[in-house]
Amino acid sequence: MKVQKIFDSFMSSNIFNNKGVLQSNYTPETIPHRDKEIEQIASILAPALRQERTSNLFVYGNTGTGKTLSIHYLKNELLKRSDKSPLRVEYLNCKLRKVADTEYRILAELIKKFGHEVPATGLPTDQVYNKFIEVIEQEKQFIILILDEVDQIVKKMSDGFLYNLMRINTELSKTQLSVIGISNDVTFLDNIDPRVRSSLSEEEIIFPPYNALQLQDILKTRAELAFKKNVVGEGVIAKCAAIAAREHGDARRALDLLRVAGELTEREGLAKISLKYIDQANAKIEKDKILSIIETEPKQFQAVILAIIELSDKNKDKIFTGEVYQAYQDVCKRARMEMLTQRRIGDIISEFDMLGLINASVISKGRYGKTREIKLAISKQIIERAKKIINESLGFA
DNA sequence: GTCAATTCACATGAAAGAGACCACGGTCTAGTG
DNA sequence: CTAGACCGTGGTCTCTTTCATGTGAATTGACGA
Repeated sequence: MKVQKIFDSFMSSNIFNNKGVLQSNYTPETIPHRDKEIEQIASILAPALRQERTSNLFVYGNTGTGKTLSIHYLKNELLKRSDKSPLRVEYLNCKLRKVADTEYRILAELIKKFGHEVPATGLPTDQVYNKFIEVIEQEKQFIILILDEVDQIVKKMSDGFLYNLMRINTELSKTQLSVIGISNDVTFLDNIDPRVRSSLSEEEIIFPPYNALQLQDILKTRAELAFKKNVVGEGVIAKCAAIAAREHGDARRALDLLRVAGELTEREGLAKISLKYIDQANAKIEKDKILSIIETEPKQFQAVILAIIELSDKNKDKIFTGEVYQAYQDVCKRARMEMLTQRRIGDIISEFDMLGLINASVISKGRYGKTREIKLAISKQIIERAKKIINESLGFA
């Protein structure tokens, strides 16, 4: 039976030893090539162990440069040594939708971490503030608050939250609060209130991208744990590293590549990962990402994407906002759904730009106005699949 | 030919509404002694 | 008499609409050589 064969081969993988090592939630024991950064941060945080207030810290670097990993590592090390001192280190990822993407919810989440409950909604925000202060003031303690992806907070709300957070220290009598902000976006600090900026970035640390050699190093150590012996073919690691290095030195990307290449090899029933599977893996990752974005997007967004796809199918590769809106209206009519205003469509288009589904840039056509010039960034092989997904979701025949 | 004013087709911002969710406090109802 | 059901009020959150203002260069038209 085929099924049995599939299960059998799954049970006794001849490729993987421990696939988890290549997954993004895995925490390795050592973090190569980040010694300098970790030491710097450690020396900044060390005063906390002697019950002194630590400086606020701002960490930035591209995705997959080991920021979060390093901070987690330091968090654990700190906590290991702090059984006597009343030190608390709390980590919060501000990007998680529905968990921590508004002022209210972040506070609610923090209060929860300190062992109290607060309703998910319905309370005035300043009351939640007071509750938070009350909770952390219950006993004398040192708190280090790690805010991952702080730039998201500012993007979604204003910098008011950060300002309040910085100011909170002055309202606390017993407790001391320090903040570690982590951000992918280097320019993020430029657009916030100078007062917040100066207090948030009392110390700054930059995580530079990994270069190809460092990536190879990381991959090698992980591959040894993840794969069985003699599975990884000649040059495979070098190639993964090279591809990822091209993409801003993103280690996560490199690990994904290696894992997916392994999965593809396994599915083929082969015992050795060869170079060609890496190219395939690269394509597959890209494809899966795009399709899953399209699939999970709300209907209105799908309609806009469909409009853009149809336009770029039809003729040119340069599309303007107005054209998209017309095509979108057409799609709406066909699908019998309500139409949104052009204002909204403009925003949706720029969201697609951020997601990487399209490339859009604002240009001026002089006398003939100012628009976005839009180009579809989905490769041809996926377009058909994408269309199918959208058509199904919009209820077309 | 040169220069500033004009003009288009949107971008970009701000404010505010709609509808969903929820807490809180007061009132009503039904079950209990 | 009291616990629970049921409202109304007031708050947040997301997605939108409405109204307002901004904008960059092709075009236009006046001007001078």
